[in-house]
Amino acid sequence: MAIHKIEEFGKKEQDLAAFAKAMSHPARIAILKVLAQKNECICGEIVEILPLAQSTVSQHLKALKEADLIKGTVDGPKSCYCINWKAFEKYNDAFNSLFSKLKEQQKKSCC
Amino acid sequence: MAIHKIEEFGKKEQDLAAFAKAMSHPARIAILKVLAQKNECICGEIVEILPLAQSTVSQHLKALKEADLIKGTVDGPKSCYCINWKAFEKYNDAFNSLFSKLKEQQKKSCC
DNA sequence: TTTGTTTATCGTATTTAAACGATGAATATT
DNA sequence: AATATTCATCGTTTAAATACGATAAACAAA
Repeated sequence: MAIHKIEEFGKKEQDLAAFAKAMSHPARIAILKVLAQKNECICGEIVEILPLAQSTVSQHLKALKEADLIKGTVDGPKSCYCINWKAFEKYNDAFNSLFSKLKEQQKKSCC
Repeated sequence: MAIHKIEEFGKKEQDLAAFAKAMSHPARIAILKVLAQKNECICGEIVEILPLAQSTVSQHLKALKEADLIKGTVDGPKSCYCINWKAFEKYNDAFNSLFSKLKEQQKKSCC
């Protein structure tokens, strides 16, 4: 039995859903806020701020990186992260364009 | 061991994350598109369009309803759904305001 | 060279999500 | 009254997400 049917939807829906999924945990939103505030940041600093273990923060960073929302560079034994503004802006635009597209088709609410 | 620590983050992060989570599956995005296009719609029509079983679509509708993104009214044996534009707009605004707040703090990218 | 820091990854446990079929409740239809 | 339609919910299965501790790799520092 094929449990997940994500691949049966359009690429636009898939991409937007993937972006939304990356934003779907408060820890990851908090990480983005820290990165924006500090401009760039190593993992350890984030661990000090968030109420999570180091390995958990590292996992969230990985998720954000795989979603292309942040970039990471190694700096000796440390890892420096920062927001990938280009990609972030792209996704935010796509999100807004979905919203305005939906509203275009709105005539009146039924209930 | 407390597995989920969502409650340890701020309410804004939690609300935004909940909204993002509702948008984090292509089926739910597709449902919103259908609802916007048809303005209002019964469950059965959505089932005909999506490549999912009736019970699965019903689950997704429930998730969207719990996230306050859609409203549902019973119409005999049928269930009529439509987008909750007010709430949707509110969340979209919150999302944009997070984005612009993040960008405000951006000085230059590190990598 | 030995020791300490930093962090990604592995292993594990638990929870949540995703999908389906089956069923029952509510309402139409005949 | 009997039958059909519609859909939410239940039960179940499988997969993914969340969290942690432990560990190993990479590098710095002593």
